[in-house]
Amino acid sequence: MSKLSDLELVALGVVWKRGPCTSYAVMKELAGSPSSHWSGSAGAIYPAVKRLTRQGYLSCAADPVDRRGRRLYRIAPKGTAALKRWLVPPHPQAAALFTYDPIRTQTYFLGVLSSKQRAKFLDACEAALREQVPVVADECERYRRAGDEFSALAVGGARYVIRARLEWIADLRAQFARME
Amino acid sequence: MSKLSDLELVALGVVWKRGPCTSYAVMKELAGSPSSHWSGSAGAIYPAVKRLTRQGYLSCAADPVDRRGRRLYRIAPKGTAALKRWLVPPHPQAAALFTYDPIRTQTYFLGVLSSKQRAKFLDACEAALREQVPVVADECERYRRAGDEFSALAVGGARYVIRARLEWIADLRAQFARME
DNA sequence: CCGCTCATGTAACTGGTTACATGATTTA
DNA sequence: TAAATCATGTAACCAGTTACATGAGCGG
Repeated sequence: MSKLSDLELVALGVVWKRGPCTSYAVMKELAGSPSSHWSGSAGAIYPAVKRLTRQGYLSCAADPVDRRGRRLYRIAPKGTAALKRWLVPPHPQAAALFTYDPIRTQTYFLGVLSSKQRAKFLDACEAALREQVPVVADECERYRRAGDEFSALAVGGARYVIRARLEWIADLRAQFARME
Repeated sequence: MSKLSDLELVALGVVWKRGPCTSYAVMKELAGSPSSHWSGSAGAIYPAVKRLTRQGYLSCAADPVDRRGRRLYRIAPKGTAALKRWLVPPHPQAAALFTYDPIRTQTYFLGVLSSKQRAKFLDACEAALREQVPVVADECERYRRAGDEFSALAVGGARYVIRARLEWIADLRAQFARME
């Protein structure tokens, strides 16, 4: 009953959501996510699914395979229980509330740039963030059409955050101008 | 001239900001950050600083040590250049714009909970986020008092994001209520 | 039949984590 | 002088990355 990693829990969640599916499907789901946090590499997913199966969180229908080489995994009762435990407070990963933001990280060190370069930095960040807006909207729409309201609402969170980061960048621009 | 990792770049930035300092100081700076992304473990920092030194990004004044066992590192010209290259567009890590948010990740799978449990999930998230507000404010104030305006502004970004996530949670609460 | 996607995996490498070990210096 | 902090590190472990290898099945 070792602690499950984030990746393992998410893989568990994907299998729960999809119903019986292959590791490949899980891999594609994660690889397709706009969040670069989930690389969805085979070298991560296949071992993770195997670990989950060995520990009884997933079960593999007809262990060898089906007619052709596919292994269909489904969530086991222990898996559903683990998923619930992950979501029901208290949340052990509550420490991760102060989320990681690469732009914020870089902002700490903007003093190394000239004010002109700093302005360019902000321009680039703003442009990149604005590009994300339709990506998020599409993703949200896709889920909604698929009838997966929870995922749609989850993606919606990214919309709030992107908007906030854009406001913050506007604020930075003003502050930097004042500093000159 | 291999690509530097985020951790290496941040370590570089910390040395640049502080001026000559020890690996220990870098470690403490990262460990003290409210962002749990930077664990600030010795096993990560010491090897990273060594790599940076070996590759010429940092220089170690009087390599052996000073009078007692301390190694004081300072940023080398190559280090400053790398720092600037990191900050000046185009940003290679622009892919990381869709930031990772553990609450969002969990939201995808909230369908596994009962509506009562879901409400509790939101309560817990909201409470945890609200706890962060003064933490961020303090951190911001600390930097401002220390005269480090850039860091203060960086931390300020977290404030925007936390506020946005709280709004999002309010939205989720409303949506969940509608779903019942 | 060619090429794409589905599907499964592995091997070498890298880098971070935990946990430990050591000793000097500072502060209560 | 005892405890805390400064300071340096290492070793075992683990998980993820990149990159490769293989083959079935399907659409044009």
